[in-house]
Amino acid sequence: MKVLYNDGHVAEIEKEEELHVIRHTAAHIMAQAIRRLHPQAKFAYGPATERGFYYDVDLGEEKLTDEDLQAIEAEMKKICKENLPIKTYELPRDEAVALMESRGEIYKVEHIGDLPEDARITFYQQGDYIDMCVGPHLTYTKTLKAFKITQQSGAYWKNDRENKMLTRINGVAFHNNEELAVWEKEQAEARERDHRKIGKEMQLFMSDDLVGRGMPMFLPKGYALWQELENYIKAKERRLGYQHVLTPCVGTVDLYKTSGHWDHYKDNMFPAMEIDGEEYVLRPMNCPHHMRIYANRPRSYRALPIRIGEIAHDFRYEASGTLKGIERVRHFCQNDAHLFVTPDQIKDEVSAVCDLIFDVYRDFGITDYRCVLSLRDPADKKKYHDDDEMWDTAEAALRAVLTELGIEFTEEIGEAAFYGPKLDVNVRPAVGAEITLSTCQLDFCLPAKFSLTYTDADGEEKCPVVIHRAILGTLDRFMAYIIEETKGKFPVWLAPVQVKVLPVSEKSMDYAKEIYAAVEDAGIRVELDERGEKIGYKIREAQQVERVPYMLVIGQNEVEAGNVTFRSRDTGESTTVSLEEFIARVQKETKERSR
RNA sequence: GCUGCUAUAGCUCAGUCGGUAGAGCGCAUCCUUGGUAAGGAUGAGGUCGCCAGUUCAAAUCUGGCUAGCAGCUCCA
Repeated sequence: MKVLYNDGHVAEIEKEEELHVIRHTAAHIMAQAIRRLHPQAKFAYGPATERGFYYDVDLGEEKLTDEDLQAIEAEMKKICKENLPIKTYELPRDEAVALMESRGEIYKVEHIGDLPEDARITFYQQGDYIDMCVGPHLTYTKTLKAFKITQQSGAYWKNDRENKMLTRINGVAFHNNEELAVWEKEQAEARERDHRKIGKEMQLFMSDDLVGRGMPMFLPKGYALWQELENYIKAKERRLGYQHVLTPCVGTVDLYKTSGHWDHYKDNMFPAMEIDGEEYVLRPMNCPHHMRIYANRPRSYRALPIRIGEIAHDFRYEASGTLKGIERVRHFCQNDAHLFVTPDQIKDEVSAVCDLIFDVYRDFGITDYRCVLSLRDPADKKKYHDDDEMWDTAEAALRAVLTELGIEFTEEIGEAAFYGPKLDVNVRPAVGAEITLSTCQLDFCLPAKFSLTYTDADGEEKCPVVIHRAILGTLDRFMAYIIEETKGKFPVWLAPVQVKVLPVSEKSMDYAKEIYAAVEDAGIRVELDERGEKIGYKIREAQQVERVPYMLVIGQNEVEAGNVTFRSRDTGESTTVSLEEFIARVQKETKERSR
């Protein structure tokens, strides 16, 4: 595919770069279409994205309807058909500003002002549409063949919420219509595995206006899964020397003033309540409580590391627009722990946390994740605890461990917690933006604020380092993720209902009840379908809707032989075995993964 | 919180020009006792998210609120 570079030469482009150019040109063509239909439009940024493109536009007072978007898409098709040649040229800064000003492009003029003195300022033009851009672009508009406008939304100019909100119009673009069709199919599939949809279908959780926004409630089946996750991670942690505690969901405001959280996050906490002249908040995190547990008695270097873990309920006043199913909520349960260590234990303990994270991911078959080393923005002294030496030490220590472990990671500036750098492990949900699943944070800051000490071998009182970590992150979010990963077809050990007994007819009901009781006694989560429906009907519901791993089909054959026939959700195959054999099988599968 | 969109039966949705509601699934009852992905019949079920306004008349138009969806900002 030939593309036009901003120095005017035309050349073949690498195959993997093609889509980016197609999408970038699609953004220009969309801008041209918008300009034709909405002449007052002023354009801001219009880049290619991972899947498509968008353009941020200032339409003044005008609001776009779905019909407007369709009209824009139709106009884009027209522009493609017109097959306008795309031209490029460079202008000196003053002429560039004059050109953009003459066209009312105030955002482009501001953009020029942001460019370094020596920057080349180049333009691309098709027909009467001119855009300031570094390119490269397609050479003719007809080269754009497959695209679709997907949605509009708001977006702040320069991503800063102090700035004006513009209209962002999003689209997708591909080489051809076949690729577009594949994308549409993928979108449909993603919506099918959205945890909010499956959660409703499988009766895992619900929300209720009267209880409150962002406060999902786990139904019996969802809670069965929740408890398995809790037991699973606590057992793993116990074997690694963690001690679990239980602390209250409230704390005094002074507690959070001591930690520094109050200054940074008070607007994101539920407001303080006064009791007997003292102010309390619903706690947004657990570090301060665990710090106070550490401070409960004198500690010796011999006792370190001390690993305090908790499945802890937290409350955060998350902005209403960010709430999403059980993935982002206002009440959640963290799989939290704080490791109090000496400086020379940092490496081993961070390593152990990383090992635990990836061990858990292996157990759940999570392979598609991205590790980020989140660092401070050294210029931002307001957000980050002001102690460059501390930061340099902490960042270097964390980076060194990750490098030594051979973990692939990218570094992101300005993503650290206010008290220290962190390793975040991010995943992509079915729908929406990347989320953080696990985190491991190195903190030289809070222990000092709480005046924590231990007596070292030399008799000196020293300040421990704290590692904050969450493996499942929050149980809520982790559950959302595995719902989407498994499409609700949980492995046996996690399945809310592991076995469903399906009598073929009333005649085999008594035997089915016996089987049900025996399976129940074996500690297996089992249900009995007593309805007078046909076996095919019961199977469909158990397998498709309830996603039960094993269905026990019990009819005259089984009654007479005194055995059971199980049907597997995943293979659809039926196998006849003795009841004991079946129970042993389910128990074995349960044990294999939940240890 | 911001921008836009949406809200009708337990669920998924239809409802034209303003004239007080429909389907499928589910549920209940009955028939069927049926061997591996939806058997049949009958019936119940709705203050059309909430509160105002316009109108002779509002599911429908307008405003406010609440909640949901997409994106933005944020995310200890």
